[in-house]
Amino acid sequence: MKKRPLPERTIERLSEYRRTLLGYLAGGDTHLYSHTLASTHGITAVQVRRDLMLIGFSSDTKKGYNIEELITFISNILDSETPQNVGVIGMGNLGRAITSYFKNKRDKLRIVVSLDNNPEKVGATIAGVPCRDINELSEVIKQYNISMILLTAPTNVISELTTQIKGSSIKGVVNLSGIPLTGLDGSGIWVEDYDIITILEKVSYFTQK
Amino acid sequence: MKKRPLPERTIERLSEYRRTLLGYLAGGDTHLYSHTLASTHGITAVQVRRDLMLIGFSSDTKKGYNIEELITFISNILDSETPQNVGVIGMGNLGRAITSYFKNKRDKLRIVVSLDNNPEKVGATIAGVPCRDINELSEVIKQYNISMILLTAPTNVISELTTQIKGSSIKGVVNLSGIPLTGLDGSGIWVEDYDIITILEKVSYFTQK
DNA sequence: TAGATTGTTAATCGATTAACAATC
DNA sequence: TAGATTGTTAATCGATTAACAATC
Repeated sequence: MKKRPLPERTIERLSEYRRTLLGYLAGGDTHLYSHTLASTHGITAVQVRRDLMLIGFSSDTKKGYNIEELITFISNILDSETPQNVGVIGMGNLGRAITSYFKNKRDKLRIVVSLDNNPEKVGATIAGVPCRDINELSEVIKQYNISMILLTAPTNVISELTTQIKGSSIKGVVNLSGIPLTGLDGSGIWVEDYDIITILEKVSYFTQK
Repeated sequence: MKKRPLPERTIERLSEYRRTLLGYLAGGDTHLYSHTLASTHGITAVQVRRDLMLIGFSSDTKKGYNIEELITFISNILDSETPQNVGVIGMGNLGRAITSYFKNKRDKLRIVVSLDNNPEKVGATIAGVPCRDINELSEVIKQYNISMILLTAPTNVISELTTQIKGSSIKGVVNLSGIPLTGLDGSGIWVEDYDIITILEKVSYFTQK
C-alpha cells in the first residue's frame, strides 16, 4: 500500500487495535476516542493517534473514530488481497491449541494443513485440518500453496526442517520450537522466534529488580 | 544485582544466549566466539559483546568465552535466588503444552499448579501438576506461593480473573488469552501480552511488502 | 609481526513522548 | 466561548551499529 513499510511496532499495534475494535463493534459501539483505545492497550492516546496518522486514517468528527471505518482501513493495511494459507508443523498440544484458536478468526489468514511424523496422526483430521506426513513437506507446501509456517516441532528435527523450508516457496516462519532457527540467512524468509521460557524469564527479571 | 535494570532487549537475548550455550555445553564445547553465538541468533557479534559488556562479563583469553562461566554469569543475572513458583490458568491444549514444555527446564522457575473450571480436570494431575478449581485462585496463590501467572483462559473470564489477580500477591503475568489485560494499571504487576494472530499478521505484512 | 578477537565509546537509527496548533 | 479532542512536528529516549583501541 505504502512505499516504505510501516514500523514494526506500529504493525503489531494495528493488529491489536483491530482485535479490540472488532470487540467494540460486536458490543454495538460505533465510535471510540483515541484515549479509549489507548487505555485498553495500556499505551498513550498520542501513540494511537500517531499510529493512525502513519497509516493515513483520520476521523471527520470530534466524536472519536468511526469503528467500522477504522477496522476496514486497518484491514486494508494488514490483510493480503488473496487469502494466505498457513501450515502447522508439529501437531502436539501446542500445534493443536493454535490451530483450534485460529479457526474462523481471520478470513485472509487460514491454517489449512498440518504436518506430523506420528503415524496415528497422519491422515487424520485434527483440530479441523488434515494432518499430513512430515516427509511430504515439499509436496504439501505446493499442493496447499502455503506461504507461512507455524513451527512447533521438537528441537531434534528443526535443522532438517530448516533445510527443506529454505528450499521451498515459504515466505515467513513463526518459530515456537524453542531453539533459534539458523541457516535461513540470505533466503529472504522472515522469521519470528518466540519462546515461553524467555518471556517468563524476562517477567521474572523485571519483577525482581 | 545492578542498580539500574538492564535493557529489556538485552534481558531477552541473555535468556536466548543461555539456552544456546546450554546446548553447546551439552555438545562438549568449552569455548565459543562472539561471532559464533551471534550467527546462531542471527545478530551481530558486536551486539553479543555489548550485551556481555553490559552485564560485566569478560573473557580472559582470545579463544572466545568460556561457556560454563558464561552460563553461570548469565544465570546470576536472570535467576532469582530462591525458586519462583508459576501457576497456569486454563488447562486447555495451550496450558498443557506449556506446562509439559517447562517440565524440569529451569530449576529456579517452575510451574507448580494449574487452575481450571472444568470439573473433570479439577483434582486431577495434568501434565505433571495438580489442577485446582479456578474459584480457589486466591487460596491457591497463597498456598503455593505463586509469584507469576501464565494466563491461557478463554476471553470471557479474563476480566473477572483480572480483578482477582490485582488483589493478590502476583508480580507478573504472561497473558496468552488473546485479549489485552486491562485494569492492572497502578498495581505494579508486570504484564506481557502475546497473541499468535498478531505475530502471524506481522509476518504476513512484512513478507508481502 | 599480522591477523583475529575483545571491549568500549561515539554515532546512528528506530520508536515514543512532549508540545502545540487546529478544530468542533 | 471553553473544553475536549485530533493531527503533526520536534524533542527525547532506547537500542543498534560503526569505529577503533587494546590484546593475544
